[in-house]
Amino acid sequence: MTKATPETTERRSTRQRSLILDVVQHSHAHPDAEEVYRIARRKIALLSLGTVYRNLRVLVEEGLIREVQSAGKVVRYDGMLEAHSHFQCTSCGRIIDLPRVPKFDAPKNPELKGCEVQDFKLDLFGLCPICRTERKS
Amino acid sequence: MTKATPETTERRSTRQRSLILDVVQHSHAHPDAEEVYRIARRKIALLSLGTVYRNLRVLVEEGLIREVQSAGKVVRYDGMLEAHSHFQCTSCGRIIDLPRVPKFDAPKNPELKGCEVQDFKLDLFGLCPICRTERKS
DNA sequence: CTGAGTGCAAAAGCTTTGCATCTTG
DNA sequence: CAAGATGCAAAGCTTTTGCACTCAG
Repeated sequence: MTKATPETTERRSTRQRSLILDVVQHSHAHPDAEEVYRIARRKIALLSLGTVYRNLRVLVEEGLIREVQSAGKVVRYDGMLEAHSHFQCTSCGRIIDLPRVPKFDAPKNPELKGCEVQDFKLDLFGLCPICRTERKS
Repeated sequence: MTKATPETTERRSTRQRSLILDVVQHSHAHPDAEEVYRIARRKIALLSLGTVYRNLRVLVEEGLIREVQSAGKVVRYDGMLEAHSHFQCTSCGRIIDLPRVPKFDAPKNPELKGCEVQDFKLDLFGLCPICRTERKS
């Protein structure tokens, strides 16, 4: 439904779009739209929030950045395109990027009959080194 | 932080709360608040949407149901508490429960050095049988 | 009875969109 | 220059909240 229409649409490159891409790619913090807006405005002062939302959507559509589900309701963005996983510490909340994705068997669950699996997301939870040490004491 | 306050708060059981719990537990569709509301109103006609939101939050707090991150912005709920994975259709948003969790190698990423991995969550994404068929046409 | 829970509606986020204007190709 | 992109602000949705009333314990 909301699929890419096979191009009547020509795409132009604008200062705003490159800047927004740059901000997401250089942030390690999985920023949401508001944060991208705040950072980007340091470069283009009269940037509009609407433009940020519009471009984040465009960039996701083009596969240049990626949406990540966070715990809250807001959508966050990730400029790291290589497949990777996250480890989140259940004690302090810190998120560690895991560039190498643990391998797992192609799921053969009967429930997936007829489904086309395109992607997956793996999140690990536990104690980070710091919290683990603290707990021992 | 948002940990259970050691109870000044007494909790009462109301028709509305039990009904909402019942609806989530018996739905296989990972309903969002609106859907819970729609279904629950068949039993309590003048139920209020605000009450649904309030109780969903309470039930999650008590660990009786679980929030699941969906691709959209809305929060969805899951009455299945046993460990399981999800497959979500990227086209229609439908979520399918996968009771059997795919096996994967214990992650050996160097980033995890010193971490104690306690749990993990795997989500699959792709096209459900229905949307897959539609696309082909 | 007392206060947690409810219904209702208003308010508060976050995101999208219409429109006139500006820019890119 | 034509059409995509922007800025601004209004509109849209989902979720939260204030308040008076209700009902469980």
